[in-house]
Amino acid sequence: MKDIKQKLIKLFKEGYCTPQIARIAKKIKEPSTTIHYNIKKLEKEGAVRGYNAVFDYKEIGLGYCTYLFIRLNTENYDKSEDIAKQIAKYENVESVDIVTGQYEIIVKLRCKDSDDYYVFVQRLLKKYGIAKAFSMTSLKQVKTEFVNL
Amino acid sequence: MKDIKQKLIKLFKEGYCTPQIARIAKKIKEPSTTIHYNIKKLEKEGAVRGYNAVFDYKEIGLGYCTYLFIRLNTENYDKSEDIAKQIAKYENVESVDIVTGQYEIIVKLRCKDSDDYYVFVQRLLKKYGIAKAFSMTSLKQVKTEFVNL
DNA sequence: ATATTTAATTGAATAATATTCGAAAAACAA
DNA sequence: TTGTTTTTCGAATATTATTCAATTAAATAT
Repeated sequence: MKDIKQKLIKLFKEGYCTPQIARIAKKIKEPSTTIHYNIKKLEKEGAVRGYNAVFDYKEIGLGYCTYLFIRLNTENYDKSEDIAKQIAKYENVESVDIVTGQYEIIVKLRCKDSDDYYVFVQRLLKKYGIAKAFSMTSLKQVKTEFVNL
Repeated sequence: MKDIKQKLIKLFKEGYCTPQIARIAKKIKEPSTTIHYNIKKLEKEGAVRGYNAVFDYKEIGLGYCTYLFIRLNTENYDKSEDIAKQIAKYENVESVDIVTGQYEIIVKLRCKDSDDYYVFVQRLLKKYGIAKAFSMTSLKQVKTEFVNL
């Protein structure tokens, strides 16, 4: 047993997927070369950032999903973008947004369980100047990444 | 001009992408048939729900991104899952979660602009028994769908 | 309006890739 | 051990992506 599963999951998050040109061509009844041309154009324009897999996260040991809301200390307020980028680097972070309202940053996190989550958040709070944080835990994921579950 | 772009964007949200078996095989130095076998297994298990494109949403006219927090009326409280599923059906809804805390549902929305957003939210509030809702608008998307922007 | 340039479409040929099949090896259970 | 199921993987085939060159369409300039 080579346990290729974990390697695949990792690569699928990085990309390693590609459009199905022939299938699209059949679907919208256009020559595949035309589809090819248009897709390459979208990629060059930057409209398409990549292609990746959508998981059932429970099945890959990341069933604990939380939204974390962060308010920075006043002295770090101007560094929100830097801090957001730092947080974005962690692989269990699905998304990071700088937002309007009582909190500066919304982080969507995917962890194995609450222990895993707790360790991660404690580390974040210490590392960056975070005045206040609270979280909402997903009890049921109804839709993710435009895919209905 | 056939304006294939919009059709591609629509199809890419539904899937119409596929893993790059040969590229993965080279990357982790295993035979492509072994990779093929393992991917099909992941799909059968349901761990992989599909493959799709990740966009730079500004580039495809969906630059206005908001998180919408919904509290239901007490008489609709037991219907939260039904309502969440209804909301999930709209194509500009990226994700829907039923969560812990002061609000029952978190919706991540992608709209063209604030007008577009306003029309959508007003419709939602009327249609479902929503006691209270508030939103946070993304000023800057730092990471989405595990992709750094 | 017409010439000029640029962008988009497409078929044919080729290159690359996915898939099927069957056999062998490994893991697992009784 | 023995039989059963799962996983690996090479060879052959089927399918798909990509390149190229030519045509057409669209945009732009004169």
